[in-house]
Amino acid sequence: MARGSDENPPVTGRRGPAPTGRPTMRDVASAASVSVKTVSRVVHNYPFISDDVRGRVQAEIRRLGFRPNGHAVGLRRADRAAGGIGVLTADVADPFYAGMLSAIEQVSTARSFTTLVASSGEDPARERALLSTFVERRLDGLIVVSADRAHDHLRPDLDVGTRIVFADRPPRRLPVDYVLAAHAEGARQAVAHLLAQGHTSIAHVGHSPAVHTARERLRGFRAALTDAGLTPRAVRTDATDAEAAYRATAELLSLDDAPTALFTDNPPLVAGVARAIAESRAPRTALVAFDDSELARVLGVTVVAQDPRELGKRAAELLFARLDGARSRPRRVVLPTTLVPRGSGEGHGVALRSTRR
Amino acid sequence: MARGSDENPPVTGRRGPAPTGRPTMRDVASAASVSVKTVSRVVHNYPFISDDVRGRVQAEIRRLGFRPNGHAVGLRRADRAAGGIGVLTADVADPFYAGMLSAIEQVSTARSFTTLVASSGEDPARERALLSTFVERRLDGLIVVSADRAHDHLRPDLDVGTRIVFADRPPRRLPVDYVLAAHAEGARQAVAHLLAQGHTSIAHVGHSPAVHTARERLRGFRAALTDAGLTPRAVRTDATDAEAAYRATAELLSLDDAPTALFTDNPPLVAGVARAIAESRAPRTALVAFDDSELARVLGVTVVAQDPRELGKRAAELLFARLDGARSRPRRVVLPTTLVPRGSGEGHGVALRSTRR
DNA sequence: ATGAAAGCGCTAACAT
DNA sequence: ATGTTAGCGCTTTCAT
Repeated sequence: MARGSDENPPVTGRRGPAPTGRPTMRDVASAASVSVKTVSRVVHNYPFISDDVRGRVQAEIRRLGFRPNGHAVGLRRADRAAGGIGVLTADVADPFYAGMLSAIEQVSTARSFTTLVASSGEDPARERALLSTFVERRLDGLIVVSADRAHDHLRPDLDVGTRIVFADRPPRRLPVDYVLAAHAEGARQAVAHLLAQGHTSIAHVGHSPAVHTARERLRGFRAALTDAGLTPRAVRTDATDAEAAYRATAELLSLDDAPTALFTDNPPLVAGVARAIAESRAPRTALVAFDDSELARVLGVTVVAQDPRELGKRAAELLFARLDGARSRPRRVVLPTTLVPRGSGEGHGVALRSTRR
Repeated sequence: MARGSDENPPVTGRRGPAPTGRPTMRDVASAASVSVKTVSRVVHNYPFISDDVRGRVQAEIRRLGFRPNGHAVGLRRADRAAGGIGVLTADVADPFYAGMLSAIEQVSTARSFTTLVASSGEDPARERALLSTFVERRLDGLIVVSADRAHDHLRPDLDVGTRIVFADRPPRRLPVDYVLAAHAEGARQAVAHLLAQGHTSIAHVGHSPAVHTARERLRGFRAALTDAGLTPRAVRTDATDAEAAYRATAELLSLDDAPTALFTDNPPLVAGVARAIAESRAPRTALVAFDDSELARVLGVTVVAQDPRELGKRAAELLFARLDGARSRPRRVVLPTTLVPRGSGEGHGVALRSTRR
């Protein structure tokens, strides 16, 4: 029963090399003079294999550079094949989503799942197309930061077993788990902080309320003022970027009854608002911003912070709990925000030279 | 030849529902009373199909929520199936790599390829494991920011057709395309800028030269000084983080013959170095840093900048050129760096309040 | 314009 | 301890 190493034809499979040029299990099997199944067993560390056979097979695997074909595995093992999850955000380059993604990837990799990413750029059509490719790739689960207003199109996929978790923004008409920060409550926190400093004239410089998060923050802002018996007057929702925020703030501060405090709802706006304050006749105007950023840290801007990594971690955990078989009805996780006083909200102004932009 | 919609059993395939619970092409075929191949043709917009058949098939596809199985497609189509590329970086949360990733994803999505990501955390073993899963998933190409010192293990995969491009750091003993910034040249640029301001005592506060980029930057720093007839004396390579950089800088600046200018090689270090300068007896000590950052912009730190998006874009373009069949020998692309004067390198100091950390 | 059969590379269900 | 037989869901010949 001696098995000479020249008992078999060199390396090539039967009809020339495989289409991909890659050796298959069959190539390994015939090179090692065993059956395909045995190779499969060696690959999967099945214990009851003779050392002789295992050795020969492993040698051939190495020599031929064999790598299991994930497609074949995924096709055959409908159960819990080589797992993968997809993450869809607005923009992976945004530090907030980058942090979230990093935390997700960490959880995912720890479970030996691969992580796919895609950015919608806030375009609903693009989002749907990208989610389609995720589904076609038969990913086990999806984490979605949606720019869409309806999610019914995901219903069929959900019904047949694709696990889906929403993050940062809630699903619409889709019974899935989701996790988001307490945006409205965070805004209240910010206003409460300013009220406690004695401010009664507080303005809002923010994004258009088309986005869920901006809407919620504005809602919290208004509610906090109303609850305090004040009337929310100065509200700007046209600050789409730092430059617009600069103009809006400059206008607010040049009014006769200029506000003594500002609340702004987005990191990119902070640069503009801070500059406008520094250049105004009231450089000590108080400022509290939503979401932390490098800029806010450096400028000493008081913020209401959410934790992007925590958001990602919790979303991933919800997802994997479902993949592990959790059957409860959809869960809603709301993460608390943290007020971080740095000076700008306590009347110390911002640490910005007014001459430099 | 009337085809009643009740001519076939409801929906289920032959032996109960498919393992995944997902409808297959066969389910659609039998529901629409056509062959599997016809469904395939409809899915792929094959033109010569009667409107009647196309309509029936599309209706069933929608009704059943059919989605092609990417694994089956990938298995059968060895050519260029639903394409995908993998990106391995040290850390997707790092703004530099996040920007690079975003640019890659943009190119990739434009070509209808999906993008997988993974972070090695600078751990070579982890990097190899992650690259293995990429290969097993039969991705068409890989973009790698490697933390490894040898890449021979990728040789077999390269030989059988996996396209690989290195970014930010060069490959070792692997004939692949790569793109990186002119780190050494960039450091020379920084030193030249300081020399031009009349400085002759320039120190370096940097990372350990274990990483390629840090080593190159240090090399450029030394070469620039030597070429100018100066002797590089004050070189600290123990600044692993902002705190260490703070201490190193503070020590340098308290020397009797303290340097009048500093070059630092990493964004995270800037905060520490800037603070040490601001708190020193020479708050106008000149500073030039490598790599741009939000912090540098705000503090007015002069930097030698590379463009992470350009890095990603070029890497992706090199990769797709190979996927399109380019056969030239390995290309090396070196991206120029840009000196951005902001004041700290021109004797205006940094815009940091020494009282705030 | 449509269909039947074969098979991609692997694993699951039985063998022995 | 090892091998045989099917077949995952699709695309690819080759028919008609």
